[in-house]
Amino acid sequence: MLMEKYQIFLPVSEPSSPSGSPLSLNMANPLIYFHGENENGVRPGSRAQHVDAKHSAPQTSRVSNYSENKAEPGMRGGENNEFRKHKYAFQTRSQVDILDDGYRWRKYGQKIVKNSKFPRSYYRCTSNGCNVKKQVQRNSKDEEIVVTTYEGKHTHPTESCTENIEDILRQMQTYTPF
DNA sequence: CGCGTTTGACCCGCGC
DNA sequence: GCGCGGGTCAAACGCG
Repeated sequence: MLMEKYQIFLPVSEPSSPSGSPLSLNMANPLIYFHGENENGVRPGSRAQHVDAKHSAPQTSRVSNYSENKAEPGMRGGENNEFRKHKYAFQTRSQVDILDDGYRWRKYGQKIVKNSKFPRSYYRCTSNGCNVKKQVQRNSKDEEIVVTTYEGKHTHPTESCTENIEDILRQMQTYTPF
């Protein structure tokens, strides 16, 4: 029981849109499993509890000549890991992988993971100075379940009028006593 | 032509 | 030390 699992039902605007129109929150079935995230100072004793039940470690210090002069030189530094505090992992039951949460995402990678037969996609927020990343992976057991992992905090407002999914998740945190 | 996706290579941590 | 698995880069490509 290293991580809590919440089952939350959200109001949905469209009942079930066929795969093809990712407009607004495309949660065909708004069934969301919210995995608890470790917030700094909340639980100092169990800070090792990450959302990665099956994901990899967050790679705090990645010092090498490989990525020393990249877009965010100090981003991968150990002192700047506040960026990695905000990490949300939840599952949605949807036909489409990409659910538009109001931000623009640029895909920067795709990998075949061992457990799943579906590839995992890596996205990054295209806004300038915003280093929020997210991973989208489809569950191999139930291929309608899409696991989305947000990492980071947006430093800009949403571009569309869509509700911020992160705010929604933060509200969910507030409501839950955990 | 600008922006986003694709895709293979590269890097790194970890387990054996 | 080596191989594997996962995350990222970046050039090429595609589409509006």
